[in-house]
Amino acid sequence: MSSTTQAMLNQSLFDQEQEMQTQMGFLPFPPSLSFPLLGSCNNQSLKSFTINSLPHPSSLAAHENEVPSSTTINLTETLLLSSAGNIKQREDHITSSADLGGPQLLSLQRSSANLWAWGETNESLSSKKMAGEDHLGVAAVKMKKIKSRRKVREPRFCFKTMSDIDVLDDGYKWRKYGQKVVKNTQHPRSYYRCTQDNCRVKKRVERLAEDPRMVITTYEGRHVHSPSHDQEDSSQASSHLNNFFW
DNA sequence: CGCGTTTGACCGGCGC
DNA sequence: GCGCCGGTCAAACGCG
Repeated sequence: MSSTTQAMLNQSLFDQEQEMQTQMGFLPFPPSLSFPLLGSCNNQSLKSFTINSLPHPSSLAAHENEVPSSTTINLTETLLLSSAGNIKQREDHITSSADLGGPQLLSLQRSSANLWAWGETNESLSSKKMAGEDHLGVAAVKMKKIKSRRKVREPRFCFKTMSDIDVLDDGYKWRKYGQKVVKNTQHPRSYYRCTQDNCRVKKRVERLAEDPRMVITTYEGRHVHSPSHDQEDSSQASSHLNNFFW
């Protein structure tokens, strides 16, 4: 790729990031769409990678019946990532990506069905619902708050990596709060919450049915703190992570 | 004893 | 309305 082309691409990426930030209030990925360092597990190191292209934001303004936009991107790491997809969509795109050449490829996918995962999208909806709760008793309101909290989806992204261990060391401390065997899978899905006070970030970990060597990790929400200090040796990344708390 | 995991029960969303 | 399913809760348990 020539330097001119690279420069144009960089400018394009910058423009797209600006537009996404405007539309969503924040970027679903860190600036320049580089993946934050997540730490390492044994010899499996999850390093930053650069996305060479991404779907233009205009293609993200989908209507309900539209086919989700999908862009397949070469990676510098053998990781596969999708953002904010629900499980079915994620599985669909993973299947299609595998057809296109396996873990060397990365897919980004967004559709209107995914928009709810980007925080602000449902804000007007949830605020309307909250407005009608005046008549409810305390217990009901409390329960309602719990339910509504569930409805407000945090930004999510997931990635796939090949690893013997399920829980990759990403610098944060997690507490397992559930495990579930989901339909049509042999491997249980584990649910983790960040142990930090006031941090509601969650992650799900499961193994791919088609290839048990692959671990799918889905993060939901944004950390309100830095990674644990006992992971300080991953210094190069900490400044990056401090900015985005993914 | 404190913290993390396990696991069955429960709940809400969704499709039919 | 009903049943299925994914996600969460919380008591019991294990471990250092």
